[in-house]
Amino acid sequence: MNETPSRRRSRGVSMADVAALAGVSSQTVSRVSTGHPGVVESTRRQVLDAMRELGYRPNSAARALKSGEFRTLGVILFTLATTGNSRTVEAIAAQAAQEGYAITLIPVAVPTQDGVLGAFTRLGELAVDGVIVIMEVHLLDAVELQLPPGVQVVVVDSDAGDRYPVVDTDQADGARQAVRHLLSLGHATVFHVTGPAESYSSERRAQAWRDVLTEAGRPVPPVERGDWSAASGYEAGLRLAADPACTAIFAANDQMALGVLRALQENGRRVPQDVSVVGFDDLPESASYLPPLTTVHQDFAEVGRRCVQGLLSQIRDDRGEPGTVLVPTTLVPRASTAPPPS
Amino acid sequence: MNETPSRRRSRGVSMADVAALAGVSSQTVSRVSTGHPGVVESTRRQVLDAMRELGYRPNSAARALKSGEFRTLGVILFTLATTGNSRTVEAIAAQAAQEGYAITLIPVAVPTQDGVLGAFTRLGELAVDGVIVIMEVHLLDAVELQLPPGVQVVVVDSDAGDRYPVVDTDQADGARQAVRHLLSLGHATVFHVTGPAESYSSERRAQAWRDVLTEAGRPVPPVERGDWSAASGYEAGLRLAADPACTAIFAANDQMALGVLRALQENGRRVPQDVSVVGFDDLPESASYLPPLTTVHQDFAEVGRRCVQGLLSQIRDDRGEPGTVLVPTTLVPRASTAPPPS
DNA sequence: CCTCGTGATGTTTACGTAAACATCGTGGTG
DNA sequence: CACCACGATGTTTACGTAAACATCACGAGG
Repeated sequence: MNETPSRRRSRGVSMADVAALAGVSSQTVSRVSTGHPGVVESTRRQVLDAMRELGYRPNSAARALKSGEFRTLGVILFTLATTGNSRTVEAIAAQAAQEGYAITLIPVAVPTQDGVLGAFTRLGELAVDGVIVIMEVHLLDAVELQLPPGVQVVVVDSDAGDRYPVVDTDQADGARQAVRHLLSLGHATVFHVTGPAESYSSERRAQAWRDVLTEAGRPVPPVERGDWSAASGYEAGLRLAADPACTAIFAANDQMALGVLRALQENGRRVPQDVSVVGFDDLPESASYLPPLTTVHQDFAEVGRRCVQGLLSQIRDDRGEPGTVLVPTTLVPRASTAPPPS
Repeated sequence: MNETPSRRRSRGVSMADVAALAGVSSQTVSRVSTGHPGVVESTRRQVLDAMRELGYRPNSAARALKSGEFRTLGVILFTLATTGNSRTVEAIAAQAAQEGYAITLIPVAVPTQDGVLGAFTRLGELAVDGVIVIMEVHLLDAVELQLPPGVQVVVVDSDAGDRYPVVDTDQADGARQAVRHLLSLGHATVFHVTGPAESYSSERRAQAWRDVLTEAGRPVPPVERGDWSAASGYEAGLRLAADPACTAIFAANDQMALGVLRALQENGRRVPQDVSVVGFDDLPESASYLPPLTTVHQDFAEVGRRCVQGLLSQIRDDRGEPGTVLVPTTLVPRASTAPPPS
C-alpha cells in the first residue's frame, strides 16, 4: 500500500501533489502551510493528513522567490577561533533561530580590504535579508560597503557607529573598571599588555587604561604589545617581570593574562603577592588559572541578541540608523589581584 | 547622470532588465551569468557592461528553484563554546566557501532527543543540499534521522559509523599515545580524568586508556569524572592530589588538565616533578599553562575539510556509504610530564 | 422570495532563472 | 551553386509558491 517506496523522486513533493491527494486546490494547501485563516477545520485536517502522508516540505527557494525574503541572516567574520567571536555567533544563531531566521556563515579568507570586499561581493549572490559584520579590525574604515539593495547591516565590535548601526561590549568602561580596581588596591600605577594595533577593541581598552591613569595623575608606563595569544602574553610578561616597578598589570584579554601569569611565576614573582594581574573577557577557564584570574566579564550572549534584534527591526522598517549600542561589562574579582607588596 | 539614486526598488534587477539594456535576450544574459559557452565575445562584453551598470545580482532563490540545488550545507550542532566545535565549524566554512557552498548554522537549543528531532524537522524547510551533524553525545543512537529526500548527511564525532558516514579524530589512538608516553617515562600506572558519560569522545578516550593499562599489566585506577570544564578538572584534581600513589594523570581534555594542574599545585604537588599531567586537544593556550602542557594534538581543520569533501562527493553521487574516516592525532610533549619521583 | 454580503475555496498569474527547443545566418562541401 | 552543419542567439516553458482576483454557497434582511 505504500506509495513512496524506493522510487527516487528527482523533485520533492509539491503543493500540487498534496492538493491532489487532499482533493483541494494548491492555494488551500498554501493557506494551511502558511497558517493563513479562512480554512475550515475539516479541510485543514484533510490537508495536514495529506501533507503527512506524502512527507511534504515547503520549498524554501520557491517561497523566497515569491515573497522576496529569505528569512536568513548572514554573518561575516574572519575567524571563529577567538572566544568572543564564537560565543557571539552562537548567541546570534540562537536568537535568530528563535525569530525563525537561519544563519549563514560568510568567512573572510584573508583579513585584508580585498578579503572584506570579496565577502561583500559574494554576499550579493547570497540568500540573505541582512548581514551582521563581526569585524574587530579597522578594515571597515576605508571600505565603502556596497550592500545589495534591500540588505541591512549591523556591525559588531567596530568604531563605525557614525556610518552603520553598531553593537559592542562597553570596552572602555570595562577597562576603566579594571584599572580603577588595581589603583584602589593601592598600586602606584598599572602596566598594560595591549592587543594588536589593528584591533578596535584593543585600542579602546588601551585608551581607557591611559585615561584612567592620567585622570588619577599617575605615570603612564609604555605599553607592551601582544597579539591576543597566550604566547604573546608570555613574551610581554617576561619583560614586565624584569621591571621591579611593575606591581600591577592589566592585560587586554584573558589569554594574554595567562601568558603573563606564567612569565611572572617562572621568574619568581608571585601573583598576587608581588604582582597583581587583571584580564578581560572572563573565559570559562579563567577561574581555573593559577591563581584564578580577576577579569572583566563580557556578555557575549547579550551582544548577539542585540545584533539580531537590531537587524530584524531594520529589516522590518527597511532602514538602519547609525549609532552604537553598548552592552555593559562587569569586573569579576578573583585571586590574581591584591594590594602591592609593602 | 546617475540612474540609481534613492528610488527603492522593491524588486531587484533581473535578467530581463539586463537583457533589455544590452539588447539581447534574457537567455543570453543567463549564459553569460553562468559562464556557459556559446556567447560571442562582443555580446558577452555588452552584457557584462549592462550588468555592471544596473548592479545586477543573480537571484539565488530563483536559481535554486530552477536547479533544485541550493549550494548550501547545514551544520547541526549543540554549541560553539567548545574549542573543538568552533574550530571544526570554521574549517568547514572555509572549505565550503572554497567549493562555492555557503554554510547554514542550525543550533540545537536543548541537547535532548526532542531537540535533535526538532532540528531535523526545521531542516526539512531549510535550503540545504546536505548536512553535517556535529554531535558528541549519544543522542543520535536512538534517533532515526528522518532526512528530507535528496539531503545527504555526514556525522562528526560520533559512533554512528555503521549507519552514517562519520568523520572523527582518532580518539583512541591519541589516548593510547598519551598513556603510553606516561608509562614509558616510568610511571607505574596512569590515573584518568574523563569527560561526561554521554560523550562519545570521552568514552573512547577512557576505553583506550583502560586498554593500554590492561595490556601493559598495570592496575586500572578508578576514573575521576568531569564535564570538560576546567572547574570540574579542579575538583577531580583535588581528589587525585590527596592520593600519594598518583604520579601520572591523563585528562580527557586540556581544560580539565588546566584545573588538575591548579589543584595539584595548590596542594603542594609539583608538576612535573611529583606528578605528570597530559591533556587532549592542544588548545593554543595550553603551551602557556603552568607548566606548558603535554597534550594530544587534534587536527580540527582536517576534520572539517574531510567533512565537506565527503559530503560534497555524496551529494554528487547521490548516495552516502556508512563508514568512519579517522583523522590522526599526534602527541605534543611539553613540560608537564617527567619520570616519577624516585 | 429575492438579493446581497460573507466566508470558504478555486483559478490565474508572476516571482527570476535556465533547460530544451527553435531560429537564423554563415561558411564549407559535394 | 545548392544544401547542410554548426555556432550564435531567441522563444518557450517549468520550477513551487502565494498574492490577487474570481467563484460559489449559504444565511440574513428587506
